[in-house]
Amino acid sequence: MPELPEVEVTRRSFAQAIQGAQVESVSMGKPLRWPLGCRPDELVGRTVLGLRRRGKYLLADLAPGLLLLHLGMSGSLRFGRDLPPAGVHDHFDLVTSQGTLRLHDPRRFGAVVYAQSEQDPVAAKLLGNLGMEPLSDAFSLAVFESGMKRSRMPVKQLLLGGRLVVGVGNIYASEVLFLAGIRPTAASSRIGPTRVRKLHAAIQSVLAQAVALGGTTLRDFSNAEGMAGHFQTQTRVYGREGAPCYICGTPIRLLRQGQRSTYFCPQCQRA
DNA sequence: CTAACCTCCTGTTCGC
DNA sequence: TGCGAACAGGAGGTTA
Repeated sequence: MPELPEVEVTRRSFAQAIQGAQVESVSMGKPLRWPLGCRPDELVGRTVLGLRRRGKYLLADLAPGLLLLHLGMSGSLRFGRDLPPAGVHDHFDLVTSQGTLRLHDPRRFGAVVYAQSEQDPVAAKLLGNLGMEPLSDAFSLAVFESGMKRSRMPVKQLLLGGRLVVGVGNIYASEVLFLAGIRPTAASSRIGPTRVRKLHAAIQSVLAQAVALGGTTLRDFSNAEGMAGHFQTQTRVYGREGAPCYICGTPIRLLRQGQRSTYFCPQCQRA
């Protein structure tokens, strides 16, 4: 479920509230994707210094140490003082002096991993190959252009891979390619400079707009206060197979790339 | 090195 | 309506 906008919306919804909190206890439900990497009680007494995001990872800086949180396909976080008792899909509770941070994740593709720092091999393996942050000044057009030139992958696969730019998941990949007028199956290296620039711009504008709308709630995504997002009402192609393109009226098509669905307009995306 | 495929797990939707 | 099959937003690991 969560792509970059959803993770960022989640981060913003409780970053202030958790800052400075002391960990009082930790409880865990069923196993997640990876083991925590330390005994839960080792976290007790540490202070939460702040909450950052890198790609689709949330990084909770502790004193000392670091928690990496990933929401996988179906994860969501809640933060509050009066959460209900943990349910069958609640797998991690970080109880602090300022509220409880809870990971809810039915499919359990998510993870909470402890590392001593970002240089810790555990963290470096997860964060080391991540590409540019699309919503930061570090999202260089020149680097993006040269990365596109170097890859012969279908452009949608390159975007999903996260090695060039992070945070563009399956929904937003279809959306940005539509805005840029690029066929998702096009080889990255063969896309012209004008469209590459349009793609670079579309990635920034679509993700920024999605953050502003509170993310996309297709099933049950919500921020840490339980609020749903609204970007799903703005999708131009995603989930619209057979429906008319908003620009030209041609029916939107669905295809499979790497066993994931891709939506596009065969008329507007010819390159 | 790159790229295609596999896998983890559960809830929902689809087709007969 | 019932039931199994197919599918779902991520992404690291394995294999070629």
